[in-house]
Amino acid sequence: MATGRTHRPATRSRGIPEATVARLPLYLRALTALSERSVPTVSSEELAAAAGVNSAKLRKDFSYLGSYGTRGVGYDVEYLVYQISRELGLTQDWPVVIVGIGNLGAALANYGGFASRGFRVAALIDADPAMAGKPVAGIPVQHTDDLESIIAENGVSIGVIATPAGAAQQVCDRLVAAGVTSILNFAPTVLSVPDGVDVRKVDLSIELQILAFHEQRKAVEEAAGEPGTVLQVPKETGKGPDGDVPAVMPA
Amino acid sequence: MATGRTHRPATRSRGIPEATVARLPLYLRALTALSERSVPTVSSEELAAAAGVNSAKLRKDFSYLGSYGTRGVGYDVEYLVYQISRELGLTQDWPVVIVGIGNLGAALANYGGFASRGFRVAALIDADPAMAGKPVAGIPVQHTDDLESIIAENGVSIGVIATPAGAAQQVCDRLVAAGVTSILNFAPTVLSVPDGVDVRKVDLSIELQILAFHEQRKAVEEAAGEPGTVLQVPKETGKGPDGDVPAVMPA
DNA sequence: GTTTGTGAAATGATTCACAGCG
DNA sequence: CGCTGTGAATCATTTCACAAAC
Repeated sequence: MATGRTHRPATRSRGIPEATVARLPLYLRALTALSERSVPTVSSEELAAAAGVNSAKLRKDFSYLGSYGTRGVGYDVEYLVYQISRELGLTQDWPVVIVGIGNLGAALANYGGFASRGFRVAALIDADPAMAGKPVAGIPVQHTDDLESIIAENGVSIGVIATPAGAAQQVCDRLVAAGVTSILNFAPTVLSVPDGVDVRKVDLSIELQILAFHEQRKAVEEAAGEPGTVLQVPKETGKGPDGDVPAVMPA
Repeated sequence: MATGRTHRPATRSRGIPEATVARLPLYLRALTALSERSVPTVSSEELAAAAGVNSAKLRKDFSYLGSYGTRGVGYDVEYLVYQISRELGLTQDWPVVIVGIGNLGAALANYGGFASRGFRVAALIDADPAMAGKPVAGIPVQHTDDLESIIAENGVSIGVIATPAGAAQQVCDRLVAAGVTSILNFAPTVLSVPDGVDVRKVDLSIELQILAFHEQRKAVEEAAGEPGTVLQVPKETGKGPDGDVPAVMPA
């Protein structure tokens, strides 16, 4: 496996906590909805409910951005929309490339949410020569051979990887070498990148596994009657060779 | 907006921290790869590198599961694969339904990672009558009208929502009423669910916005020379009506 | 000698609760 | 009065560092 760091430990970014940054898009979405309904102001309580967080957290989050509210009144919707957009860097145009135009890549290319907030699909790239030239979501697919020039010509700094796992690291390396410094990875692999490059990953299978964990726990709790009860789940606490361990076992 | 809680505050689940649960699938993936290469044992250092975390974190994580390692040696790969699988509930079969068979839903249906780990796509559901009967990924699409009976007949407890945002809450309500207790939501909306139902969300646009934030910050740092320097970013600290605020402004 | 498992320390995030402003 | 903004308290997570186990 390649060396190099992965998932830089969070840019300490002028002091806005990473957890807050991750919620700003949520607030922005709720605010945009209010804005479309021409709601002029909103209280932390209302906005928090719309964003699915509690109001103390929301106010603390906003306090990192500055004092944008009015005591006794709330927040001006339009003004907050602008401030958060600017904080997130959405007041500028971000050309992105999507690499790997299979089912998922095509879905991403067609996803409206991209275009809506400063993101522009600048190019679609695939390794299959048969795909070259074929339009997906109105954009002609280009071949991987031209990856470097496509990045350079479009001034792309954000890349989306939707290739099979086996190709992801190689694609990642080429993207980074070509100047991409932020990567959204849909391939189920850990990507190694040099310092200064941000990677975020979206892994469907991981999300399902986390749900399965909680689902299983619910089933166990239910079977035991009282939810919250600390009960004896079948689980070896040592490496004892007996018990309910099946075929697969240690030496 | 509907009342009700969203994103239950983390099932305190027999004491395994939520952050640890979220990493177990990562370890499992790395271990599976080792297993396929017939590697018998692995040290915390090696496994951590493969999973993209540091070894102290990995050891602490494993300590919540029990003592599955051997000092001076490391962990038995096969044994750990089994223990983590069981902890995550992957030793049982989880039938899932996918609702909303557009581009994304189809991509999910075709996604191999589902089947590989205990998850089985039990049904595809869409509101478009024209889709009904058409096979996607070899599975015939069924109409939303039959949602409740499909859930019941297949014993489904995990649902995936890939509908447009406008339909998501309604679909969610029906899934929950029909007995689904875990939901993976791809629609860009906050879902309201009763207590006891888990929701995880995947939002492409949010991920991109987080990347844009860091990307912007890099650009600013670079322009200022020294990375890490606390420099003056254009940013009002008060609500002063002058400055670089454009058209959109507070009253 | 090597590598785990884990208390203790450090860091980070959330929640409380209320002073202060409009 | 109502609602924001924020210190202080609480809770969670990560990291350190080392004794114990092999």
